[in-house]
Amino acid sequence: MSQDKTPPPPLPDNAPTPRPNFIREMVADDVASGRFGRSVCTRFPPSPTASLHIGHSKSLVLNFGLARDFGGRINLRFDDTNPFTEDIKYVNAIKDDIRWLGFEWDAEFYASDYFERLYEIALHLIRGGKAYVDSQDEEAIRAGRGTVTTPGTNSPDRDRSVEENLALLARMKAGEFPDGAHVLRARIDMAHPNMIMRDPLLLRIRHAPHYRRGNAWCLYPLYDFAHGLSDAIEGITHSLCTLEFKDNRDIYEWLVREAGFETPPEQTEFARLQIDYTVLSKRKLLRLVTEGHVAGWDDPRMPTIAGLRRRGVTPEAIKQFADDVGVARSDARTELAKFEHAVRDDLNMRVPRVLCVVKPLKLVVTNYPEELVEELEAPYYPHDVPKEGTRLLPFCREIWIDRDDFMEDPPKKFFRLAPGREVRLRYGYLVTATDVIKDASGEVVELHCTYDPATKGGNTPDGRKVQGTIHWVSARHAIACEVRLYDRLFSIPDPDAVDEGKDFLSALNPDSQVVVPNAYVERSTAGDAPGSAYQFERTGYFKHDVDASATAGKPVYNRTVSLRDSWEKAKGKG
RNA sequence: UGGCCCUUCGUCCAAUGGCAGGACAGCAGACUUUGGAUCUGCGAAUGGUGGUUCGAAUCCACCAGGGCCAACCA
Repeated sequence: MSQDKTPPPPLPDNAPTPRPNFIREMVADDVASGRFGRSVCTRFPPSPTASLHIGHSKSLVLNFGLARDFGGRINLRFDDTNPFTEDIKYVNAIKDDIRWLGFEWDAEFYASDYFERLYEIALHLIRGGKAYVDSQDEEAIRAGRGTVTTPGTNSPDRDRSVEENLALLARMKAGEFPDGAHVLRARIDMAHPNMIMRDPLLLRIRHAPHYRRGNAWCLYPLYDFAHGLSDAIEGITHSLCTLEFKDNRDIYEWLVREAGFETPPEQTEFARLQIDYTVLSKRKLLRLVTEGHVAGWDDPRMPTIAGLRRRGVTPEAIKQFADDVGVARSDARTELAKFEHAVRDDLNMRVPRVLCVVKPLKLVVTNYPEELVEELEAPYYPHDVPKEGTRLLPFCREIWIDRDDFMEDPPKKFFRLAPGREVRLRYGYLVTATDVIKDASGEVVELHCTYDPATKGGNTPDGRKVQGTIHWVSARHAIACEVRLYDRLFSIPDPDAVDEGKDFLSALNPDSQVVVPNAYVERSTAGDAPGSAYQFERTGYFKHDVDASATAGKPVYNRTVSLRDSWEKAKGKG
């Protein structure tokens, strides 16, 4: 036992201390005991069949964090084993997403580069009587597998001679058979209590163009055959995957042992990330895209890395969230609030404040000179954010305020504008509502106020307290813009928990995207670059959409996340 | 008539046989030119029953609840 002799390497000075978890502890133990006789090597093994989502960021943070903190390496390996579903566009998108998150892999590999090696291993298994070619059709193979409570039955081809198996496999590889004519199976136990071990399929024939192999190769490994052996070939020490692969660990270990690897990698499972009001499964996300329920993989409502990026979520927020959630073995579902907290917490310190009126109501300052325009200086950051910078806000007789900031008949605790009430216009003046103008249907269309000239900048020289401060923009100077208000994609916490006969799509939230085509943002944002991020004061965090098909050339701002709103909460209580 | 895994505040994660702790959420207050942020305080949990032990969230047994496995998907 050499437990005490080699302490784990110290963490880099400026790295935040990652939360402890059982995997980190295990790796530390393995490093201390020198178990693998080599440095830590992890891997991130996406299959290029879909874009990455925030669930992957949990795995990314874990795997990259381990490699970094224990002085090891990490491979990016595309587990590309199925020409029917894979696409080079996903390879590129996945690499972009990982880089955007701020991770750099040490080496890039493709399972499809191991096909020849896997073929050699298949030969080795056949020679040892550990694999055979099965010529049953798909249905027969399935029927022969039995069920969870009844053992399977042996294939009639199970006892083919080594020679016959070898010859058949060679012809399979040579392309002599159509898809599905034969498969290679491991020869284990058709009555095994773990169904995965009932002679699992290893290779199948697929005559389809592959984005890396072209048409030259037609023998494609299944996940179980490719994954563990790819790990072993690359010298991975710790192979981390999600809980649903627990049963696959038996075949993982069986194959790596039969193939003769000296210090095989160890598979360890942890619970996948689940978040309320969304789905995090490739297949479901793919359906949302292909069936047009969202605009694409980067739709800002999607929990994909691309969607979150466009929504305005930063890599730092995503990584902080992944760390906050922790790593454990219990199947868990995280509240959306935890994610939103990470997003706000990051953006709060990062982005400038700006004023934007989302639901405009005209306010006329009746005692303000018709032609006068004053330029009022306003800081970009509040006192508690250590950043500098100011801009000028033009103030004039006509301004826009938010409809929600006026109530004709307000409840007691409503601190905003109402007939006869005084509020502060942020960085502007104190104004008092005098008249409410309505149209024929009784809707409020305009508000008349008077202002107090002594309160320029929002100051109260007489020291009087004003409960409410509202945002506003000059009607003569503001920039018309489109604002897109995003909300949870699904209306129930677990979109899979729907009635019999329905699927998760029936739980889609019809109001997940509300487009407001006629908002007004302050002049200072004129010409800002797509990608610019702000806090629209009192409203939320927004990001100038990068590739919007803007309505009438207006800039489009995506709401990343709303501000916490204690007024909304107070209202609900009556 | 199976196998495997899981179960600690509302939620997520710690506590590695020795004072059940943190984060988010919640509540109350302070502060505030964002009903934001910040600060202070409060409430809040070991699924059940037995057993082992001086001592059990932790070990054992049984029960209950939840999850995964019967794709030529990953």
